[in-house]
Amino acid sequence: MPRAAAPTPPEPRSRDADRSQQAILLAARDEFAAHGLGGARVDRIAERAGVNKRLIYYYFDNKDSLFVAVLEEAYRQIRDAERQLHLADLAPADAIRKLTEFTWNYYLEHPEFLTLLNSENLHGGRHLELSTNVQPMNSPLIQTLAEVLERGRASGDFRGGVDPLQLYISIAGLSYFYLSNKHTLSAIFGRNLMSAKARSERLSHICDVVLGYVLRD
Amino acid sequence: MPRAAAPTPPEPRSRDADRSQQAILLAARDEFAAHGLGGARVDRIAERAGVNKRLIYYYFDNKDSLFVAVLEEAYRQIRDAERQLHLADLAPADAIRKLTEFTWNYYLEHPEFLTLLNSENLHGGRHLELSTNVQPMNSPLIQTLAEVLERGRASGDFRGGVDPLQLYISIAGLSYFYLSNKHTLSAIFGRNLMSAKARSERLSHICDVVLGYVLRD
Amino acid sequence: MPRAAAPTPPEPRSRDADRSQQAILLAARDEFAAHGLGGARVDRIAERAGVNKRLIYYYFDNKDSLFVAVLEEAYRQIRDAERQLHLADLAPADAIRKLTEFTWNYYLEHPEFLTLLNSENLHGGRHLELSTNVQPMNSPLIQTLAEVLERGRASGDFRGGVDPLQLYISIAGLSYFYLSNKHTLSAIFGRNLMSAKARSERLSHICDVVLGYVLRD
Amino acid sequence: MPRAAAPTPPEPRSRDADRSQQAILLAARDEFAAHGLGGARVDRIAERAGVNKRLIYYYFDNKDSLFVAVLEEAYRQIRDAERQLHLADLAPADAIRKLTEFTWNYYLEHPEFLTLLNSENLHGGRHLELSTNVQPMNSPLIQTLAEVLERGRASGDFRGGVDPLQLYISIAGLSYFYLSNKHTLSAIFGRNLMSAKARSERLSHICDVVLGYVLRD
DNA sequence: TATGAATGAGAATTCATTCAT
DNA sequence: TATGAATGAATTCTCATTCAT
Repeated sequence: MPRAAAPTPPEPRSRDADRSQQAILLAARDEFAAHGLGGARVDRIAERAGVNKRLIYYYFDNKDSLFVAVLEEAYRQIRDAERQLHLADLAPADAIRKLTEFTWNYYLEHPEFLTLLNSENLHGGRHLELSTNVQPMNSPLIQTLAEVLERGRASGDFRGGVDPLQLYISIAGLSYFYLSNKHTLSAIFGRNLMSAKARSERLSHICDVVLGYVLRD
Repeated sequence: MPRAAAPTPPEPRSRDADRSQQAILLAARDEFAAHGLGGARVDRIAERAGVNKRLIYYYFDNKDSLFVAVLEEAYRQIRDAERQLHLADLAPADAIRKLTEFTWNYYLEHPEFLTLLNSENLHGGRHLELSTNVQPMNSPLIQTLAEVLERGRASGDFRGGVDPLQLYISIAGLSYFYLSNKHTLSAIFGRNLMSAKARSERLSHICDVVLGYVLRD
Repeated sequence: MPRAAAPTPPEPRSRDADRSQQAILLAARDEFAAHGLGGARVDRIAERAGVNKRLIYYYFDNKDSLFVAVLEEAYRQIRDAERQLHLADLAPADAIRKLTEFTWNYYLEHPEFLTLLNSENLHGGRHLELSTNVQPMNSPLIQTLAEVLERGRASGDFRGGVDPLQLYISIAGLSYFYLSNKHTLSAIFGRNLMSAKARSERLSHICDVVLGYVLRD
Repeated sequence: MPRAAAPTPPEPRSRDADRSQQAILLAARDEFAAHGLGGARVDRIAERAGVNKRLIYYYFDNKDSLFVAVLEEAYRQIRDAERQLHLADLAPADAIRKLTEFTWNYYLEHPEFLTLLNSENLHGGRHLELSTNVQPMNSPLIQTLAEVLERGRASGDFRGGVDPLQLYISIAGLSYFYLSNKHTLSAIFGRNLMSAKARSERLSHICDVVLGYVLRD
């Protein structure tokens, strides 16, 4: 694993070395997103990154390890962004709405994230299983969400008995499915789902569904 | 297209021909589901189907066309099953609940359907675009759902202004994401999401979300 | 060998059978001409001929035998056409000119003949070696040419000591090379050799060369 | 294009790289000559060259590009050899005779050249069309020949109005057809055309034809 | 006379990875 | 830290031919 989660790199490395690794990681993310793990080509990653193919093996051992690194980085980024929402500082309903809108927009702007996850699931999650970095960075979100729900329940705005994990999965799923399956949905229903109007309608619908659920009647 | 939708085959064909094609189609579905379009191996499909590899090309031309045939068959089957629900004969709330439960259970029992769709979306939906068969078989479902929603609204049970397509996508998405991403979700949240208990809780949650949305307060 | 050289077919055959064989032979000739023996596809021959592929094997055993039949037919046709020239009835110089012009025009109008011969030569002539039909039909031409040359020599118009076979090969070669290699010659010399003007100049040049050789100074 | 025409290689490459490429090129030339483009087998080329098959693709991309490289090399070699004749330094008739004899001998000693050209023509010259290298190296020959013809005309030895390209094609064709079609010609005329005596007679005949044409009566 | 189904042996090409420097 | 050369094992697809009726 070339990059540790630790904030300070333990050894001073040449700028070039870092730049090469970053370039590889970015190129790999795009390639994996575009073609899936199996369809990704090491040659193309090297070309996209502008480095010699051999260097990929030097830094990342093999294709699978590179995929692990890409996945970890992807999770790190979305969780970082979620943390920036400061949900704990908002009124419960505002927090839920903000998280819902954020999720939609993040998936919309980071389609590679969806493809990456699909690829990993196609492969049974075996790469994430190898990673010890990934679980610790995801739990805080659920913790925060639990607190928001509890605040909402205490104030009488929210219904009780809501599992924060279930809710998070629902919020994610309502955006994820629409965006991840946009091609098949467009094809089978004969409607352009990605026009500005369609997107805005979808987000509005999702918020209605989510808030319709958590808010007390 | 080896199998027409027409009930009477135009020409009397050797039974073996049909059997071979069916075997190939089934084997291909499983192989595509297990490994995605790119990861699927024609050799393995032949082996699974118990036919000579050459025969696959004889009947289906190439891997992509075979994938199209598999996709079409998959859509045909889920839409057939949905039609068997006879939603038009149920009270609106029952109809929505039944569709929601059906969707969950169908995805649960047909994990290959999810993988197939993910694969197709990874490839930009280009196979479905080629198919003229697929759109006509999907519209009736949305039509039926629209009628159910209208009945519910007329009786005062349902809120108005619900787009049936949005609702269908939400019903699907709430199940799809959980099941399709079960490996990554389990890994990042450290919870077994596929135990009997977890599955039952998820279905219950989904129904709450969906009905919480459509039912009038 | 399905068709004997004999003018009357020994056994009365169904018209359909003959038609199928003829169709196969024609289609095969075009396919072999277009792609060479190795590049020709039995499937395409069947398709071109509008018959079932299996029928080709029924009538012609295998691809090589079919090629032999096509070759024999091709030689039969050019020798037939040459016989129609009635060179023996012409003044020697006229006969030589007529044969030269005929050869050019025949090659021009039957490019498939050239390709067929090239293919056979690529394969070391092994198909013609198997054929007993082909030698007897070629000798008369040389015999006729010998007589023309002798008449010309006797009349004092022609130089003596001309080998009719050498002359025939020269007459053929002057046209053959230009037409058979038209693509490479056009490419390497950057000139369109097949325009009406270019063709007419070539024929004129060839006649000059041939007659410049045989005619006495 | 693995080998540039430039005399100094731009980057110092491992000697093995050059050796591998040369070995592939030679082996490919022989294989293409023996079996034509379509009949040539990449496996056999690798074997003949003593390199891993994959290396062929590493250096030459695909079979067609390899064929282009072989063709270019073949033209380069014959044109190089022709330049060594120094026709400009000879008396016109000697120059014509020398070129004629050279052409015969070159074709005799390089039968692969004939087969290569036949293959390229079978494929409509599409490989040469892609090559920008080939036309410039062929024009000088025609230029030289034009000068010889003009010198001959000026001295009164040669007839006027001779197109150097036509003459070159005739010189080539008189040898080419005999040698390229030796198998069919032997078969249909029942004569061994490749005995020492036959070869010598042919060359003598060709010289008579060519000189009989250019020399003034 | 005719045909749809089926096949074994190969064909070009691809790909992740390692070697050697 | 970086790179060009090299490879073994696959992978999709092709093709002449035969089977069975």
